[in-house]
Amino acid sequence: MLRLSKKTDYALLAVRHLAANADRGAVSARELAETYDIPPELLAKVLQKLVRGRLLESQQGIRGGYALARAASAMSVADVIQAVDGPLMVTACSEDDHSCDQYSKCNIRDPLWRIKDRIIAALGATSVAELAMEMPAPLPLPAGVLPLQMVKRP
Amino acid sequence: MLRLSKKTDYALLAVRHLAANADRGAVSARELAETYDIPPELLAKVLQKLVRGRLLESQQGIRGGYALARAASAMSVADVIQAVDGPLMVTACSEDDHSCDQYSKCNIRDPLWRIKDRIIAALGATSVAELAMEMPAPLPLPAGVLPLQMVKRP
DNA sequence: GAGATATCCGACCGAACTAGTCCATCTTAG
DNA sequence: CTAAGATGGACTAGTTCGGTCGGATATCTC
Repeated sequence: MLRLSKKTDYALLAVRHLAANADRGAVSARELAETYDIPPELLAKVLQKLVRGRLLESQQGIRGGYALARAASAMSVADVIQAVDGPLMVTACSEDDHSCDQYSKCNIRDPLWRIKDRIIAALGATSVAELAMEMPAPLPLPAGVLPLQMVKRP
Repeated sequence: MLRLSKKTDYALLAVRHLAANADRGAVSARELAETYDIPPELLAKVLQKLVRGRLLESQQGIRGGYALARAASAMSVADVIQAVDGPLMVTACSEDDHSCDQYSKCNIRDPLWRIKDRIIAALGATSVAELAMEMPAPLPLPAGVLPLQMVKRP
């Protein structure tokens, strides 16, 4: 029923968070996972895919973490989905992949491909920056308060 | 990755076929299954869902079969998908269903719901009649030739 | 240099869903 | 009555998805 995968949900939450907190530098996977109640290892996998998709940049080491690889306004929801879940397709077949038992007899391909293009357009029209604009930043961080990563944990 | 289910594919093929052959009266599930190489029992289930969704009308008994319940132009691709796969949703949550671990902390709901509306609009804008127009009918049936269901099989 | 804190990467597991099958029943034309 | 058709439920095999585990590597702090 056309549902987005959970990994995509997590990816969008994370990317939105990074966009809203771009000024704070790298954000660790652990902080993201705790903020949104996501299994840390699973989120880590998603973030790695986003790195491989050139949407995020990672920094290893003790103060490492993730940050957007480019401006949030130049990153669409479609980009995030494709980085996590692979190329988004509505039908089993595509221009180059004809692996479908009904391919030769199928006569609904073309209209469905047109629909797919419209869906991709809808997903491409919304940028991550728009997601981040939607609500106030979840951690307003009043002036003078150290960012989370500087605070000693018990 | 936003893929349509196979059942939906079959439903669209069937509905398109019925629209293109509306003048021939009821078409049996077997004929549809053979025409498009679909497992008959599976197609039967899909057709039943379409009947329950008031998109098709069925006639039982020998010489029975399926026909569109209303004009093909008044039946959208979205209607077919929803009848087969249930209400189409992009996110796990909706206006009434908040069953999602991240619901309280989620801040990407609203933009995603807007995207969902645009997808539904894209699916709703294409009618079954347009699908049927796309190509010549798969069985042109030259004048004088009896329809398939009248032909004796060996 | 040592240790702590990160990312990175591959293998693995269980649950859920999907596609497909089988079978038994009911309905109707001939 | 019988054959052809729809209807409906239970069942299975395969795949995907969400989640977990263990270890390797990089880098900062002390």
